[in-house]
Amino acid sequence: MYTFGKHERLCSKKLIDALFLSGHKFILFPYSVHWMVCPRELLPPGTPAQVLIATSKKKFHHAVDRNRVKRLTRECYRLHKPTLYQYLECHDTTIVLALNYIHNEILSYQTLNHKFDRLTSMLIEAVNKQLNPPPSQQP
RNA sequence: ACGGUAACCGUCUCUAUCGCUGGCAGUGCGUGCAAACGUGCUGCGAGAGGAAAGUCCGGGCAACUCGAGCCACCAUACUUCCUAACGGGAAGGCGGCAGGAAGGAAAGCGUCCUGCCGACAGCAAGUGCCACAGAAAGACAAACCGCCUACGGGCAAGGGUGCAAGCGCGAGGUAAGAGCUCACGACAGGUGGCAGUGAUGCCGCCCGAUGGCAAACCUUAUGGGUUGAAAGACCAAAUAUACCGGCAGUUAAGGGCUGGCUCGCCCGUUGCCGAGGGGUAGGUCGAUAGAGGCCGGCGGCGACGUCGGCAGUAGAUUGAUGAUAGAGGCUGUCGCAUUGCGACAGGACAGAACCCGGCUUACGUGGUUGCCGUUUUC
RNA sequence: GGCUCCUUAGCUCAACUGAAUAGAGCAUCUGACUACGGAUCAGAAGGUUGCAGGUUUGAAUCCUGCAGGAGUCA
Repeated sequence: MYTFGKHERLCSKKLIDALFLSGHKFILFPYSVHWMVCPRELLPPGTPAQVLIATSKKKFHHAVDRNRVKRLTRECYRLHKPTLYQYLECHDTTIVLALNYIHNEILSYQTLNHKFDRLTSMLIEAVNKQLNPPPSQQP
């Protein structure tokens, strides 16, 4: 359940290009989140979501700091993943998303873990709005 | 004992839960005749550094290029050795700095010893530069003050300028002076002897264009083909498709079989099917056993070499080592109290990406050794 | 992973081949002019030449090592 294997990471160059070209985006400090609904057949079977985690070389000059941020992010995503997967499987949909760390200092694990509670709920809300548009949006 | 400095060595340990990347074993599923491959699960065991960094040098490896020589460009620069190679290292020479010892009336004044440092070839191959100041900044020199004078001039001793003014000191010499001459000494060049593999050192003779700058142009000697794993090799979906074959359609364009017409055949053209080359996404290899590490013997002052033995899968590719909790050890502060206990805090610099040998830079703490200083005891 | 270049006053740039006081425009400050402001005129202040060493009598300049910032190669 709380695993994070290779098939759950976004590696396809074409999907990455498509995500940043035509995906949706919102910011929840310290992350900027790109996400996009993706056809099921493009992802490996049994995988409701693929994620990409990135950090800017301009914000963190040293590789050890970039690795630290990505490891903390990965750990948080791993622990919050079941909530997201449960929602996606209920609605029979698949997404790809990118988590880009935009702060320029390293936050503690506890802080990031707290942020991920809100990040997950915001993401589910955004996907929900995309799948079931509110009636006011449709004339 | 403490502190400083230089060099070298090490880079906290253990346990539990969840998770990541390889490996091995078992097992389920799929493909396949099978071997095997892919994928899921379970178990076992492995998983960052002394700098992995900067990319400053040198190699391996790979592709491309290449008849030879010269020039240009770049790099290096005391000697000998080590090494696959090096701009790296070892030992030595020379020079500088610091300290000590004996000497000396005294002065780094020479000698000896110790430690540290040195981009340390050539300015006596040529060219160039040396601001301001100064008479003059490198030349068969030059006269501002000054010295001498027979009033034509002569003079580099003294003053002054400056980072730097034609070697130092004494004597002779002279109108006054001058390496002009001589003795002693310093420096550079040539030459001979001795010691050393050599740099070089010591001793003698000859000579004297006796300032500095080559991290100024340059000269000499040696080396350098270019590009770097995003190198390179292989497999290869979908879509489009060169070329080839088959079937069907069409004379609505065309050509040939004839000088003309008709029919037929062939080429062509269109569509479908098959086969197929290049090649994209993607994947595999390159790619982790290496000029490797540890221990011991032998050779060498040493870098290092050699012989024997031992142990050992890091290998990702949007890029694996993390999170949480506990215990121990280390350092600092405080308290109790005395060399123990308790509390609190801290734990650096930093993350492999084809692989090695160096260099440089960053860095908390612990240990070892050399040298120096302070204090105490003998 | 490889390669190339840059760093000078608050900003934009000079200073050629080393020479001592590092210069110009804009901006800032002071004064003049004006009823006041702008414009104009006169003057002033402002620099560890990215940092640390070295060569040299002397370094923004030459050399070495760092730091920061750009660009480039699929």
